[in-house]
Amino acid sequence: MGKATIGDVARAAGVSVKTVSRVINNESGVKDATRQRVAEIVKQLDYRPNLNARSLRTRQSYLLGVLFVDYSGNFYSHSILTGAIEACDQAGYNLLIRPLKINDEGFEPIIKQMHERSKPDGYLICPPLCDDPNVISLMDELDVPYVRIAPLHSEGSPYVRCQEEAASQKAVEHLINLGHQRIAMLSYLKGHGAGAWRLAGYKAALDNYNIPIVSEYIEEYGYDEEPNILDTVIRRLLTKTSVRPTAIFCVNDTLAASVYRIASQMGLKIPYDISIVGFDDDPMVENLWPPLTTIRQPISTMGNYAARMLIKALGNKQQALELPALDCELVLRSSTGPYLPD
Amino acid sequence: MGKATIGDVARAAGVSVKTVSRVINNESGVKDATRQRVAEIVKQLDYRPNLNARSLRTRQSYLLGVLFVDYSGNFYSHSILTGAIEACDQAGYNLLIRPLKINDEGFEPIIKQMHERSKPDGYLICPPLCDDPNVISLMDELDVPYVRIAPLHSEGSPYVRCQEEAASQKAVEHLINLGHQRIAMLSYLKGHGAGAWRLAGYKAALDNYNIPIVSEYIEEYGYDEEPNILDTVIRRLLTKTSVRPTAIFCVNDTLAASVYRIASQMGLKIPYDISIVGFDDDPMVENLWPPLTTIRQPISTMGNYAARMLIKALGNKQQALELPALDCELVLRSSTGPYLPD
DNA sequence: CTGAAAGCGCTTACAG
DNA sequence: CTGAAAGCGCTTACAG
Repeated sequence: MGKATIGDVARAAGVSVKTVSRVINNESGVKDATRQRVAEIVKQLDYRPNLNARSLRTRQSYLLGVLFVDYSGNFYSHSILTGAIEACDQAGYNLLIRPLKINDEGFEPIIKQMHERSKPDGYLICPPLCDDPNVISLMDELDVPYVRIAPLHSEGSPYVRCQEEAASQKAVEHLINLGHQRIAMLSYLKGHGAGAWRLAGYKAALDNYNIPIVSEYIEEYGYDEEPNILDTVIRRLLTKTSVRPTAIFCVNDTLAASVYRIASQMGLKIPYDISIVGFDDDPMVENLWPPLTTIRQPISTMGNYAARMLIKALGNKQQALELPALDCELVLRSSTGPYLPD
Repeated sequence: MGKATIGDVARAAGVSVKTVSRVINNESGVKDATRQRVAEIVKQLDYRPNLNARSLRTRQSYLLGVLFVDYSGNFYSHSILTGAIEACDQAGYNLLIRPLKINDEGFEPIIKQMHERSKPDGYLICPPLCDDPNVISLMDELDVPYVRIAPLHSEGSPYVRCQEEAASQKAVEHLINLGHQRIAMLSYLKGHGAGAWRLAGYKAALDNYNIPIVSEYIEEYGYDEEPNILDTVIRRLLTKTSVRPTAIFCVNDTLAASVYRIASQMGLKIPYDISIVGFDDDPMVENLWPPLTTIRQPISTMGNYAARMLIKALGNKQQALELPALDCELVLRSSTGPYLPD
């Protein structure tokens, strides 16, 4: 079992190995009757092509590399992997993961080493690496195809992206419809697609309802900032008397959790004193009380689609690629409530 | 670059391909002078052996499979991967990950399919799969070596494990030293190594200090239980007047987070009314206030060590394997405080 | 529509 | 200590 070679199949079917090769690779130019007979024998002998022999000859590795930053407990990259693996399974590819630790020499040497050893046929690049100019120029230098996931910049190689802006707008409009007017936006994804789109959605919602955009309600920081600056910022925001925002849209759930923590320290009740919306539906929100209203992205679908795009670009005769709808979903829970005048 | 073959090296060095092969595989029986000359040329031409050709001939895939259950945001498996990848990199192996979704047909068909396609030389099996009799008997049927990570049962194949019991004991003794006597243990890892060892450590600490083990302070459930039974249990525990425990050792941080939530709902202050210890130092504890005292396992070290054990068992001439100390660390933060009489 | 031959880049088995 | 030959299981390039 699993030990038959292409020669065994050829012999059993009474054809040449080349004909068997044509059948298993779905090449044209085989009589239907022959094709069926061979297919029958393949099944009967439980024949599976030896991928190493195939790779040796075709000079393809049938390997896809996935590049992502190794945050601990990163459910985003993890979900990308899950979706990508499914696509790889279907197409006969394997996935080579490469969690990159932040270090002084940069990511390039590690990627290079991986590439020279295993020669993946293409790469999937997760955020924020997909916007790292060093990583991108290395890819181009290596002359290997790649698909970016949720990049800030559209120009360049193919990418996959979902409707984060529309979803953010919807979330903020949900707050507006609850009667809120003083709505703050808390962000620390400056320079990332996520930060930009979510902020744009926030502004679009306010614009749409003719609510003025107040710059002191918008807090935006980069990853490089001190983590505890966030606490200060949140505290400052929640302390503003009379003009205190009555709702906060957080760029992600981690930030929303910080707001929960500080609100609790300050004795503010969610959603009575303040409504909160997050982004991601990170599994850790299960620990938050009251349950967090947030936005869920189709992350594994993006991973799946990105892998399929890549495989298609590699020219392997796959079936047609129908685009899935990459919509985000507003998950209404209990951290948002009607505006209550003081 | 990266395009030289073993033949190119042989020609440049004025030896046969077989001699080059001997050098790159560290085989004995080559004159030192020859070995050095060949090594020089290898470096000069930036020669890297073609892994597919090697695999085709040796019938090894140089692939290690990692089996784990696809919880979303599972930082444990993720850490195992990180450590295992490092070991694989050093030994020239690649890692094939297989996150398994819980489904009706069981995991076997998926593992089987993966195995027949990619033929990993061995497997790393994460908990709780390493204690799943179906998975284990499939491995034996497939006749492929595997290393288990933190299995409940020692008998059988090789495994890696760290000192969870000792760490748990230390954590509970920390509570005892703070003056606590009524210490509860909250577990829902029944049937898993983790649940067993952590409970054993709890009991050992009490025994050690001659504190009677009170069964109504020990709550233990399986994964299959309703998740909200936990809320009921925690609430019941915290409601016991006069005999209410003053400290709770939680089998993991997720459970500790639930205790935080319910304590907050009940108006109990941590650590004044109740001290809490978790287990895992899950990144999500950053969202908990006050900061959680917990136990950190050397997870990625376990992954690294497991991979090295496996590679060694595969008989590839690797350097000797020195056992790292697999100790856990008690991380003292602010959720534990001195016993305060009512 | 089908097949015989060559060859991908290594290692195995053997000879010297 | 070193090497010539065969072969792993496929696909490519070509012929018919």
